[in-house]
Amino acid sequence: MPESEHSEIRKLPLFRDMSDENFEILMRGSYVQTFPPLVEIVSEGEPSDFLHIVLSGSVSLYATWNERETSMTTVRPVSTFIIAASIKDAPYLMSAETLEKSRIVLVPSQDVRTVFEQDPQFARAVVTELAENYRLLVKTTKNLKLRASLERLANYILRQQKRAGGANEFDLSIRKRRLASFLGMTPESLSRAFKNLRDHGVSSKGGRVTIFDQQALEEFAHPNPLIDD
Amino acid sequence: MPESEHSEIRKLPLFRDMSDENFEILMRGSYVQTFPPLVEIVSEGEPSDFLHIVLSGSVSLYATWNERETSMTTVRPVSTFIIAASIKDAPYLMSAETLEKSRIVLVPSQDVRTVFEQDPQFARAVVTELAENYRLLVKTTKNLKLRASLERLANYILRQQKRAGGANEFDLSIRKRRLASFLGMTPESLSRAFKNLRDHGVSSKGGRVTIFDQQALEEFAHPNPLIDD
DNA sequence: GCACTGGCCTGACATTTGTCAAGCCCATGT
DNA sequence: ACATGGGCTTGACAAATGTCAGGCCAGTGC
Repeated sequence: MPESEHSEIRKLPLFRDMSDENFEILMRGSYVQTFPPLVEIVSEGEPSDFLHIVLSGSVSLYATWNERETSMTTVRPVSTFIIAASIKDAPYLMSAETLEKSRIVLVPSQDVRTVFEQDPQFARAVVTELAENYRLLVKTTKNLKLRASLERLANYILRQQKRAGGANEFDLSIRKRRLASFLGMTPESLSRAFKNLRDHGVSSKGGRVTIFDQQALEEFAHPNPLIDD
Repeated sequence: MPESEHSEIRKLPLFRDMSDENFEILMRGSYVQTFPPLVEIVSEGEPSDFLHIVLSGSVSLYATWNERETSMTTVRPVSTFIIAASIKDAPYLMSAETLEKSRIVLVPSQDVRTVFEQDPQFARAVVTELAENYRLLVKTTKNLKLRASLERLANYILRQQKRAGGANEFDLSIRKRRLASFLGMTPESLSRAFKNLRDHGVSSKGGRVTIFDQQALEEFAHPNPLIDD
């Protein structure tokens, strides 16, 4: 692995505080791989052989059941995914596929568990990472259960606006088909939802969203830090 | 705190492996409290002052938004809840109320964080607990997004059957109103869902469920270890 | 026994969401 | 410019789910 990536990974909260020695142990068995778009790199149900780190590109985590499929989240650089399965040595609960050309580090789960047992700093960092992921998922679940689909879209747009820097015009960063799945609806319903949001201050054309009445949108969406932050 | 409870808590996976000294630090500031039924003991949004341990009774974790409320999970003895918020020193994302008379240990979050910093064994136990909770929540989310309400009920019944020892007749352990909320539907819809399950081998009267055609139910429910175990 | 209560069920209806088929739009390659 | 294909949109319809009002039933207290 090139030295530049080495040091980039070292800066991640997960690895920042651990000893050089243990970091070396983790990196020794790791390798970087570049995947083309739309490649499945992890399949749910398989043993969790690697902890993954997304260096560039983006990865979709999704799950399937009974011929159905749903998008759970999108992982962007620089962060890790499926750390819970690695630590517990349990099967993956989600599959992962690249959305675009992506560079991904694979760290053997066995090494993660070994170092986790030996390095208290690393163990603490893992806890922080897990606790954050857990809380994110609680928020996602609240979003799903407490809000109707139109409200979920409205709040998604507000979150996306923040991520994009706060301007009142910005791009959706994912394809609508995937957004629909992420929000728990069909593409057709999403299309109609966008139409309905015109009554609440939002217009859209293609992947471009314009908030022409911020106040109306916020009044409708009722964003809440315990769900949306 | 009585010695008997002390040693009961000590046996929990979370505290089993830590040093006596650090366990004492945790217990020193803790106290046991008995709550009557239907008392709110934690409110979402508040700072997380305590890690909670349910010794007896049961506690419902739920969340609210915009006048709506949804049941997230039920905590039964002996286990902890809201550990992620305690560790991160972040506000509670869920509220908690007793379902019945319950004995609950309150461990100051500050002590949890202090000991967490000092005791690698404890830190590891926290990771295991968090990873397990995280994976449970992933399963819950998959259940919600991939299954229709009738399918969720069917699988809930199969899980409950397992919990009850596998007999083909058993009690629902919670009131139907709460079950409906937990499954993400209205009480009326739940009532109709039970009716519809008669076509798939399940009958019910009051809180008592009878599976009269196990095979039919399983064929309809398609239980899956990556969601239901 | 009897009234009362809360939890649950039922029916009628409204709303939301999904399904299927067709069409549009835009980017791409020839 | 033209044909092609994918992604998105639209319309018509069906199915699922929620809402509201009323009724039933078992447990409780008088």
